[in-house]
Amino acid sequence: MALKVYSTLSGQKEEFKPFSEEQVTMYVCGPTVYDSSHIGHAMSAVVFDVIRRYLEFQGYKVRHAMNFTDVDDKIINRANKEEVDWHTLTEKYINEFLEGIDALNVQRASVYPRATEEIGNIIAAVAELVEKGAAYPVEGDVYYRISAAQEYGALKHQSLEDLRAGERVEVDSRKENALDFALWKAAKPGEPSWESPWGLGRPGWHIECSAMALRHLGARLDIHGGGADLIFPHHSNEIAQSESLTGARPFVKYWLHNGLLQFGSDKMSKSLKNFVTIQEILKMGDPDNLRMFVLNSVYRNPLNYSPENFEAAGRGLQRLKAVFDPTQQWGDPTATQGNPEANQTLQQEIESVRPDFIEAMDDDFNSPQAMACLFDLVKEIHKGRDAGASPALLHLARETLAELGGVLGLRLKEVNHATGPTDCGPFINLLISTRRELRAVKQFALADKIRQNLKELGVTLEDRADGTSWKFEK
RNA sequence: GGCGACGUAGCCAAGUGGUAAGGCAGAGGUCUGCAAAACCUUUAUGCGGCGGUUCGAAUCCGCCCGUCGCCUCCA
Repeated sequence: MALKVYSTLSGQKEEFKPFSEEQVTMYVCGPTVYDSSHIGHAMSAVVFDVIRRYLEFQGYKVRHAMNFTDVDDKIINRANKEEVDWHTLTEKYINEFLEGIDALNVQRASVYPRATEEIGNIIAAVAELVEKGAAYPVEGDVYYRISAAQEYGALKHQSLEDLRAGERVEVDSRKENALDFALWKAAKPGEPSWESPWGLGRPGWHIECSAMALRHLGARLDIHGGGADLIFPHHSNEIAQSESLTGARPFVKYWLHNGLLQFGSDKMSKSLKNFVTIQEILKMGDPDNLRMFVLNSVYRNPLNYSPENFEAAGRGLQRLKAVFDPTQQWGDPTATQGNPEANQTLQQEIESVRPDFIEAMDDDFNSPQAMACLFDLVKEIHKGRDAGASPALLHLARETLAELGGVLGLRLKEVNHATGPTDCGPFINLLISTRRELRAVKQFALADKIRQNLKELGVTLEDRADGTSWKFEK
């Protein structure tokens, strides 16, 4: 049993063996902060959060860096359009993004470097590439010389000839090769810029990641992640420039790419304006709903967002969380008395669920398979309760569920109050006790009316043998 | 046009050679005053189509159809 991960570079699942057994380094490309981040960005953050959590569960220490691209054309344009300072704009969207992923229970990265805070390193990197002959300056711009790269198309599994074949972009005639890309861009009047050996300018998009990864994680990374749309050109360029810079190959041991979130017939994208923001999805209810939605399919495949699919995932989440409904009685967790058969069945499930879960996750983080393990456990917990399994065993089973769910970042024990106010409990309890008295004297019409009216207010009552529970429900 | 993926039930979605996980929705039942929840039973002789390889294919090969991504800023 060993963890296998699918690397885009090799195109197959490989046994996971980090450079160091002590610490895994993981660099994940973050957003360009010119607008609110959408749930596609959140999906990527959740995917790599699950990967990180699983590595930590397996005993690795993970050093995790996620960058913010905080200077580029779109940021400049947006700032001009809104007549705000570009720095104010990026600060706003960085904070919004961090608030969003906090709410989604994404663990904070070890470090969040920003392009504009790494200018010195970036200039040094570009200068070194020029010195080594892997880059050339042209009128204040600096381009990477693609001919200096080894196996340039390897990540995309495409030859240089094929890459050139479909070239539809207008080629800058000053470039030696159409595929050469900008490391440094000369500033136009009014743009944010920094002094450099080539005059005032700013970094190109790709070099920032190489410089930041090198500084914060070292010359070689275990894992480099991002959305599948970054494979080319961004990550291909990163490989080229990083390897030219450090001479260390491969730059990255495992390239992990998440499939893109589809919305309708296209990928969700800021430029296509067909997106749902993280903040919008958080308003829809339980923040773990999005995580559940993401976990429901393998991370490498595209995921199609629709309100219906999203809600279906939410109902599955409710099923898991119902096991931790605080209004239900599970008995004294130290009581070991119970029906022997029920105990044996539940005991077996508790013993088998963990290895099954690990086997699923070891197979390139197969979260749907892992979720199936959790649902099986839920089923056995309910069965065990109905069949009279001991409270101690039920407690152990529930703790196992919470723990394994936690490995995936699900907060199963947390009661979600997002859909209702938190201070109306005493009033609802008063209505419940009144209703109990009505039911005792068989005034069912009135009792049902109370239940129905509460339901319309978003409060669901459930009558059980041991009393009535309530919860917020949309 | 080139390259890379994908197409599994009403919906979402695992499964890469040995006879179709799981979730949502639906149906019947148990429980309940009723409802909900939970539990039980049930819902693909078939995995886009047509051929081929094999004792055996959703899984391998070929062709076709359809969808998506990348080739341009993108998680």
